[in-house]
Amino acid sequence: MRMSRYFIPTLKEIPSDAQIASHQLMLRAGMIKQAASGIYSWMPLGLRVLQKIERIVHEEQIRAGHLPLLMPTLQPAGLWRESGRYDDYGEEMLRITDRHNRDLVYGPTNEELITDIFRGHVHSYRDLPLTLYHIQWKFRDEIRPRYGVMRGREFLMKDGYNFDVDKPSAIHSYNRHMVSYLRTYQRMGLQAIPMRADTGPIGGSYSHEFLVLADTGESEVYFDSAILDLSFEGRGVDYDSREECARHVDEWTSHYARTDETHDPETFEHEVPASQRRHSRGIEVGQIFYFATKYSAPMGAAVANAKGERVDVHMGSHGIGVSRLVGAIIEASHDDRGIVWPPSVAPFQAGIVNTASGNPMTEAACDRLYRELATSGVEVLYDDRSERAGAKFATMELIGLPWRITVGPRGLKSGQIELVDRKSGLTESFAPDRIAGELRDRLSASGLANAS
RNA sequence: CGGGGCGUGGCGCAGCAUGGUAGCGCGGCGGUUUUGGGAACCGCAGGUCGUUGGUUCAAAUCCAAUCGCCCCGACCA
Repeated sequence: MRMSRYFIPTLKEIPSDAQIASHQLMLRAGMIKQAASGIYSWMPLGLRVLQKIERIVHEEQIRAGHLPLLMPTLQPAGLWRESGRYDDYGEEMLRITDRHNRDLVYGPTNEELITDIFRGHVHSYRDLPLTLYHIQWKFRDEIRPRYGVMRGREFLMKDGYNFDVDKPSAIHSYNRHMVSYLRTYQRMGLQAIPMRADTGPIGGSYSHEFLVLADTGESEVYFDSAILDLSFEGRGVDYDSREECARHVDEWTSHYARTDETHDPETFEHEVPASQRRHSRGIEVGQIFYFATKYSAPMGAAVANAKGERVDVHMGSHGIGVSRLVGAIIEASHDDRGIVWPPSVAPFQAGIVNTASGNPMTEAACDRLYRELATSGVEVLYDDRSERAGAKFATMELIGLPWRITVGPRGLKSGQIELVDRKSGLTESFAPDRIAGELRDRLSASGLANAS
């Protein structure tokens, strides 16, 4: 992409409405524009990141054997009356009336709709286990939206629902989700810690939240620092193996880690040595629930078991805040110059900066490099504007692309083009005919195989 | 919903006390000179001062209502 043909309305000054780094940076980098309180337009650059995250979530869900579908944003109120939540959910649920005076709700979540789909088509234990999920916009009329996309009213969420014949298989679904979530966050360069959590209005018997540690997080968290040493890097998983999934879950839940909702100071002090006790803040980027027959019983979602008896299915639900993750990743990865994208979610992998616009030699070198990278599948943003070098550097650093290729007349004369690592600031020089290859090597080293 | 703050060009702000020509910086457009860390100069464009009503010869400024946005709190992916 040539920047002169793209649309990145950056801001030099910090918009006065933004309080936290991620919100400020998303506005300054031209990723989002507020339309109303808690409601945002996603500009081209922001959308690219959102879609990268979405794709990783899809890939990991599908890997775990879960099936994507797409349910509507508007839902009939009748289903919510049936489950009893039409009144229970409260003011947070946006209620709409259509021209025929029918009551609709803009879905804040989808337990009712998915249960309705299930009960209409699944009648036997032979069809189980089944996990359906989708990534769809939600609306929750929050009392006080804030922090940009971190607490919007409209937000993109992956929500999934598992249906199992009995509790042990529902627990396996729960474990499978925990593992798939750990893998998902790992791929985005995030450390998200599963913490025992309250079940809230979704209800149920148990639940974990996934938290990214950050000073600007809205949750207070208490945990054993030993959990910080765990990593899913490079682990393969057999999702069909109950034992293996349970083993991973045990490993990740054996250390004390709770939000303030479930925190118990006595247990904390009893279980965790003083030197390992941590108290900080965190951003909730996902949550998983097992709620047994809470929805299936009142809504009549039952199957025949192996003995021919009709039993209510055991369900769970699971959510990942896709749009919130954009903010959470920035909170976890930025510096005083701007965003530092983990390569897997960066809007472009690399940027090309011509430091001398109008110079035929550097322009020719940039054009050649741009074409070479683009045709070999590297997502590259070429800053071909006639700005001065300093302005281009500042823009590149603000929008946070992992690699910057700097082409200047001085270097070119001595046969050198620079490759700069956004995160470390490390600069290396290579011959013009080697630079694309060097970049591709680095991209594949960070697991981005589309570069080859 | 309770408490606080703010609405003036795309962004950041001044002007309002004491009514009388709407201003500054950034950004944008054109030109000249520049060109490795958000360039300098010259010129230009862009604002019903959130909205409605009132007071007044005259309202960005005073009064009232209303809408919107932000912050603190209770709630939440």
